[in-house]
Amino acid sequence: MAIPRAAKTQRRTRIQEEKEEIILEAALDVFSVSGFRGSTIDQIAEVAGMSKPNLLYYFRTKEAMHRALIDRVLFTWLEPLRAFDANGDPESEIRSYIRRKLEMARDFPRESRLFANEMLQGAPHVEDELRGPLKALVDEKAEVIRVWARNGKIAKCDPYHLIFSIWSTTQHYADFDVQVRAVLGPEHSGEGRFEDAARYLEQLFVDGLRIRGPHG
Amino acid sequence: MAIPRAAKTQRRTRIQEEKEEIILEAALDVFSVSGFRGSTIDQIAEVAGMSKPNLLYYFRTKEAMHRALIDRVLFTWLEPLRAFDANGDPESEIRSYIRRKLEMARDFPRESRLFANEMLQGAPHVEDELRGPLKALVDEKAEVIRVWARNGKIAKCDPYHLIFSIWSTTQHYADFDVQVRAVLGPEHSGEGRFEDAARYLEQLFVDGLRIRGPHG
DNA sequence: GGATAATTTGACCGATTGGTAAACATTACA
DNA sequence: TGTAATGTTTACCAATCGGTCAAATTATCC
Repeated sequence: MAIPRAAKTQRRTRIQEEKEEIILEAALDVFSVSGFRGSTIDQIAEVAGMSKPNLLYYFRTKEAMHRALIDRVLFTWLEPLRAFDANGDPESEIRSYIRRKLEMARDFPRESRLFANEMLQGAPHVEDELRGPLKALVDEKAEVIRVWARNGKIAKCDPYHLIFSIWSTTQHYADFDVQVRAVLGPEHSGEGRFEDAARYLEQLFVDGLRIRGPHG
Repeated sequence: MAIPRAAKTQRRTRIQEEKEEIILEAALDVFSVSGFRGSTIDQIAEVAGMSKPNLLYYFRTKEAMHRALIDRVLFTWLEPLRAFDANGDPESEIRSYIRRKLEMARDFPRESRLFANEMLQGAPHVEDELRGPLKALVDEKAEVIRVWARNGKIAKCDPYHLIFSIWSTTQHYADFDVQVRAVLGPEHSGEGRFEDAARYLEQLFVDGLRIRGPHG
């Protein structure tokens, strides 16, 4: 007898792998723009190029699709912070963290917007992950920064708000892309704006955190 | 013969003023969380405490409601930037701009989220305003900052990205409030977090933009 | 090639969507 | 107070929503 839902099979078929990939790709397109409530299965089905019942064969509900997407995105989204090295040089660690986050905003803007949409709606689907794994990771890295400040390697500052400010400034170029382009005008809306942003942000954070000399 | 829609009347009734206010207040509640597509007239009607056809008597369509709301919010949202004074002291101007923006994130988070939602969706309803009045205002203030930098009053920096970074860091506390609370934990989720943020951000921007002494 | 499992589709369901029509109630004003 | 304009509600509409079902099609494996 046939098992009606692919999700329940033991071994994943080649077709399953492929189709689920296509679906999640389409779902990312749609969810990242309209959020969960504002997106429809029909929209996703159209982008994915398959029928709605066919989508629902792979993901039983709209929620399941969103869930799978969020889980995947959340993991890769934290990669740059995980790579933040306690043993590295503070200045270059912060510098390369900013670079990595900015690269992600440039290369994966949909993922950033999906996450932003979820936050705006009060994180109804991921609050547990925020309070659990996310908080744990941030706590760990915040402690690293605190030690750097205590040892005089960087200026004293609230490590949590430092992390928030790096998040917000970098993700801004993905989430508020339309606004950035509108303000910069068409002549500065090429990919070069990410380089400009990188230069500015590195200056801001590095100078802002540098220990001040007697003339500072 | 009766004019069927209040919007077409010449003089605004007392009832019109009151009801439209109530509706926009309710619409702000709903739109700021779910975005345009994700919000329903029924939701807004329920929050407003009136029937759906009654809502539609004051605003003919969901779009009209959203439009009215966006127009109002966009104007007040730019107040702090308008107040940015070219003749003031650079350091204290930037400092108070950050404070004002942070106060707005604290006191009007729904307005911030409404705006963020619109940006995430690609600004389908306000792209003209972004390219027009918003860009004009930013251009003007960016020129002020550029002159300050040229005259050696602050460090050289890209004025547009400076403005972007102030926007993003301050609005973060409204738009990503859930995340901020989750990471800081319940013990630091009181209103004090805005004071902490203000202290941190002022340090970051003022030190980051201060002209460096020979030991900097 | 045939049996069996996996995949796809069209037809359909009840609930909800944005919005309307017209009857009804209330207000403002002479 | 009467009446015309304004405001409110009930009932309703077609379209779309998330999701189901059974039949049809395709892939897999002996």
